[in-house]
Amino acid sequence: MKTFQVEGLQAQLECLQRENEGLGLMLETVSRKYSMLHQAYHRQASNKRLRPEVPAASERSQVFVKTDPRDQSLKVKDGFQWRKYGQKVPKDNPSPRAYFKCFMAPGCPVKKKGNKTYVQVQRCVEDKSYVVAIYEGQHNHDFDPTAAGQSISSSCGSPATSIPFPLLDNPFRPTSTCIALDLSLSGSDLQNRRNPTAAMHDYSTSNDHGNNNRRIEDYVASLTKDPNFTLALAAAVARSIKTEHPKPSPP
DNA sequence: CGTGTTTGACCAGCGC
DNA sequence: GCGCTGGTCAAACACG
Repeated sequence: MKTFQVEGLQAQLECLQRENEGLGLMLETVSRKYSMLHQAYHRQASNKRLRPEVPAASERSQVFVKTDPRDQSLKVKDGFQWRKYGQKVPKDNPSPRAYFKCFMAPGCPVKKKGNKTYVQVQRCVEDKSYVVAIYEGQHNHDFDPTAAGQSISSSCGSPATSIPFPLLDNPFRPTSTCIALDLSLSGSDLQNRRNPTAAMHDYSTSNDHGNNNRRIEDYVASLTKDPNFTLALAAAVARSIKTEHPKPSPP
């Protein structure tokens, strides 16, 4: 029984380590791109002043979503309903770029330029298993958590994993369309809405070892069943790496 | 038959 | 002004 539990935990750990490696790679790519963009921005800024009528960068947000590389649909299941209205093959990326409009609410998919709400999806050049979704505009309605939950699943045992991942320190600062993550939000039921760290502390400080096996089993089971845990873990890892490598503050 | 997707054409912005 | 590129439109098509 205990052996089975240990093996299960080891499998969980390996799974998380693999995810951590992937996230590290992703963050490295993002950091590299950020540095390039930052340098380019400084070069531009030193040459000429930015036009004040440039659209507000805060209206854009970028999200990395891990998918099955075999899945070519480029669909982003984030709780909103998107309708594809176009596809292009950009010059800098052989993978097609798809354009989706939100049609969840009648007034949301405003076609008027400058006030549109759409998502642009394209496979990452460095890692084809990731798609990059660029959200533009703001929704005037709530999102559907059940639709998001269908695709956002645990990385273990799922053929296609979706991890909406807001780019940290993105010069195009994420907007309200970005999915906010926090470890404190982990947990699918009332009990698990506690801070997981506190729950772990409860376990480690408890003297009732007869019930501990059961408790940790329940806890692990609840975590693996909870899609928010994977999301929160990704954010926590990103935050951790970010803390270790603080970026230069943008101008 | 209704709805969603595909895809070629068109348009606008930008750099030269 | 011209050409290139990205974004959008809309007719054709596919599918349930």
